[in-house]
Amino acid sequence: MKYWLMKSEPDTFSVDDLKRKKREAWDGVRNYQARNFMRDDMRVGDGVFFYHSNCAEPGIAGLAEVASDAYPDPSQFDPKSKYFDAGSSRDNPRWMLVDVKFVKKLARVITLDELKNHPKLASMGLLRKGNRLSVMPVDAAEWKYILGLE
DNA sequence: GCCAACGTTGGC
DNA sequence: GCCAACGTTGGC
Repeated sequence: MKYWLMKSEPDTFSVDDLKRKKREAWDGVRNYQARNFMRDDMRVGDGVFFYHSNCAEPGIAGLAEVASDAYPDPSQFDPKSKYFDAGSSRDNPRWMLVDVKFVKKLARVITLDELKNHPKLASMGLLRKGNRLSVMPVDAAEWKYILGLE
């Protein structure tokens, strides 16, 4: 059992959207490192922090769970999608994704600002300077500690 | 909207 | 394989 943090811009897809839809294919990831985490290291049942990025109150807004094995991201084959990738083929797809299912919305957003104030979380990937990965692993100790903040 | 900190692309 | 130019992410 591993733990993850996955970023989404709430204007595009928020924790409330996931709550309403129950389950969502995490499409549009176009970063190789993030793809590799989904393709190689995620397992059904892994825990996910749903993180709101690029918004007024960036932070962890909810909990989710990996709900499928990795499979090709359909949007890469769709010429009308902004995620279309002409360099990818169905025979040899470049981009993979997993489904994510809703677990709960946190009672409050645990903000980035707050996370920065906890010395125990100083080595978290999320807080490392310049980090832009939209999918990243979370240590079990960090997971537990952050759950305790809610 | 600005811009630092990346990652990717493509000429050579 | 180097690296300059370009594009993107995401906090502020």
